[in-house]
Amino acid sequence: MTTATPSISFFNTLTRRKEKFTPIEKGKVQMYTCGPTVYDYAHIGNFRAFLFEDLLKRWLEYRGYTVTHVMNLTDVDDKTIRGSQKQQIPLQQYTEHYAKAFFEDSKALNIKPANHYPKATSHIPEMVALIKKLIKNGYAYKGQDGSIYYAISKFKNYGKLSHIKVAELKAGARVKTDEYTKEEAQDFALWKAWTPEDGDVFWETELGKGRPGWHIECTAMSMKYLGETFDIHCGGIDNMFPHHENEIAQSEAATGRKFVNYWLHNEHLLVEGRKMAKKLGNFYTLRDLLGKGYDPIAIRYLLLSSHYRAQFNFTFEALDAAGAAVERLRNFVRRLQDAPGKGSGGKVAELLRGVQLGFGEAADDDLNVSVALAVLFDFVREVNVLLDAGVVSRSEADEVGALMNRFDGVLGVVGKVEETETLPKEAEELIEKREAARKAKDWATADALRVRLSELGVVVEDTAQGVRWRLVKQD
RNA sequence: GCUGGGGUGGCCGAACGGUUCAGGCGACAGCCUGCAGAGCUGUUACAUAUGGGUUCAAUUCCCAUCCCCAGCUCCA
Repeated sequence: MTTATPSISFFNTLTRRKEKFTPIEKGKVQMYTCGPTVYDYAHIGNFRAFLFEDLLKRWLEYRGYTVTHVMNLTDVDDKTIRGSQKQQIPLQQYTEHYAKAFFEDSKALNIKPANHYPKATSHIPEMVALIKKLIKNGYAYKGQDGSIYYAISKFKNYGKLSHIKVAELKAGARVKTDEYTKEEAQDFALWKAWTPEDGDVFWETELGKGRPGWHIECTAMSMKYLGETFDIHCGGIDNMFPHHENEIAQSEAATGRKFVNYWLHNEHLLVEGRKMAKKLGNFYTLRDLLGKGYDPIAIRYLLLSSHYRAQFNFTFEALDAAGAAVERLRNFVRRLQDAPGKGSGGKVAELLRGVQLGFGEAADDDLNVSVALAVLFDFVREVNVLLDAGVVSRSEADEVGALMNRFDGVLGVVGKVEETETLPKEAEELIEKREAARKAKDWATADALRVRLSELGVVVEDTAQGVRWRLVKQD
């Protein structure tokens, strides 16, 4: 038992400081995470964000919170419209394909599903209502092109999240294209008036014929599912400005209340030391890696094992290492099943206390997963020493196993290692034959059988408790 | 150009200014094993980009230089 109540702290982008986390409602957490734009297969950088959010949610749950998680799917924007036109299929058919792929990929990475996955196209009325409110409150105006824009000059706290001063924004290409329709260059579209390029993608609403802007969707949908003020909002660092800044402006102008208490942003991924870019040849979707034969759980472990606020350098060498690290954890859990059972005289109990404390303190500290894993691996080694000495009892091993299971509820990499897998009949017979050969000290036959088994994908290991087998993935 | 985040061993990555700079992976050696696997132990001789400075003490603070990345362009 811990003496002090554990308290989680997060680095809040809003204040640029680590803050103790206190939810609005005791024991409950409302979180919103910016989901994918379903115009293509998601790449590993996208998944770093989604895995960070998954870890965050799982840690909150480990600490006893009930988490309500909402992740949006952006299914109408320039890219999706262009993509569907290129393939000459309806927008919905186009986006559904990639939405389905996204869910498949998420499942492969063992990402826990969110409670809601609202789609932008299913929430047009909510967005229209919100925009009307913003017009009424004096924060929005109709431009000469018929689009509705948000007047950022009216929102005095604009820039509080990104710490960007509007006056210092560099005049970019955007100014040129829009200077005759917006009152100010940085004003952003809430509602985009239909243009011929949009084809058959439009909604006839009180705001006119058109489609919603990007930022308004997150505001409308987060409010619908989580309320006007909620606890946590996450996303990649690139979303901090302008997307999240604009969300704040929209929400707080509409409700007069604080939108989000804790903003958490994850840093980007580098690949082989460079930013991931198609032209550099280092751009990978999850599917690319799975196609190369990599284990999605190794990818999960790798992307999870470093701190979310630091840029992470993805390399294939590190991916192999991640696979080996996961295997080490699995072997450990497997070993526990064979604990012979004499009792360690309290040593295991002491290790259990220590690892829970150490792991918890690290994860509580802004999800310092690297330190948490270091604590865990120290624990694994020390218990392995006791297992080698044959002093771990059955019940002690069970306690260790239960804890590993709890930790894996957070990490999601070990999975079930009980032999629910079935051994092919053929392999079963080979193992029996090999045991007979070993008894007879006919090593040549035993070794030949071991080779044949491995060809069947069955690894046999001789331990003090007898022969053990496990299935390995066949390439 | 402006603003911000970084550069730690063969690789990936931790580290309230202070005992020998975590942990994982890899390599090598030893123990164990019939052999292997798993596991354990040890090693991987000066790993903190470079040059200064502050300090009794710097990976940590300050300055300069080089390099990488990001935001200012609806890309996690």
